[in-house]
Amino acid sequence: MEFINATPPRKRSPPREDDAADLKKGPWTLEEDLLLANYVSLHGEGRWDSVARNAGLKRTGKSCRLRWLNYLRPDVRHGNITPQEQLVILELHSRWGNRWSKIAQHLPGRTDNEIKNYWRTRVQKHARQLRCDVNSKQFKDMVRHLWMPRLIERITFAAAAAAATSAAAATSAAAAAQTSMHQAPELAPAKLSSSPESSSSGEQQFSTDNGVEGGAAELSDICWLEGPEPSPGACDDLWLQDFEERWWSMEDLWPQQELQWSWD
DNA sequence: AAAAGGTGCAACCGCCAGGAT
DNA sequence: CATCCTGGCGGTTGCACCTTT
Repeated sequence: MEFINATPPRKRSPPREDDAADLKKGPWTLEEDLLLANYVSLHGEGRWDSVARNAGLKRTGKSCRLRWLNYLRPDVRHGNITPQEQLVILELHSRWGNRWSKIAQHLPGRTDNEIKNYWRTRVQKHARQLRCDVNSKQFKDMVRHLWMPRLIERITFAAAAAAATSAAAATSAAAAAQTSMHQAPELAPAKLSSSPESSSSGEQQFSTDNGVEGGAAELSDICWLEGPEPSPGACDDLWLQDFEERWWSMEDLWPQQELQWSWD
């Protein structure tokens, strides 16, 4: 997000020794949030140190910046990381490593902090369960050859299911129309096509390699995340919950007898 | 019902780069 | 050119909440 106002020329201000003593730390209160949000909406971001001072906040500029970027910013998204977003994170992390802010640039509304937290709590947890290092080749291979294909499979499946649902709705609408057609045949609707294949137009295509380094989903393929949201229903809460429970466990990713996988 | 342990997330810390003085 | 200040970034921590025992 660009600054709303141009950053004014810097002017050195004398050290403010009295400030450090009563600087506040810890969780932000509602009042502080309101002060900061109101100030930024009126004056823009600018220099965070003066934002903190002028807004009447006993916080450091850094703290204000963080609160705004990670929480108060109007376009920030909270809640579950969708499978599509997970796929982007896995792919971009395999390219750039822990460049959270760079990765976040490709996930509109997500902050580097959120992505970092996701990686540490979810991805690293799976690595621990597999008793391997998250940066090891073995784990990266597992991500590329098992995890990402499964994500793609799930995304595709959900998209098809969503399409089928809307097709079913259309079919029942057609049936209703046919019922009324008996009374008014001139109102017969156009023939409906509900083949699942036809629903794939506009569907996002991903690809993963099968052993060739660097052959995973191309960035150009996944940049659609920067555009409109995926169709509703494809990743709604219930579906996500189901996905998390059924597909993200290592027991599912791995055949049970291979849980004690030897990486040799 | 309560204690212990685990998890997720918001916020802080320390380092660094870049610009102003 | 040296020093200082600020913001950006990745790593880490503290705590509330949830789950398990």
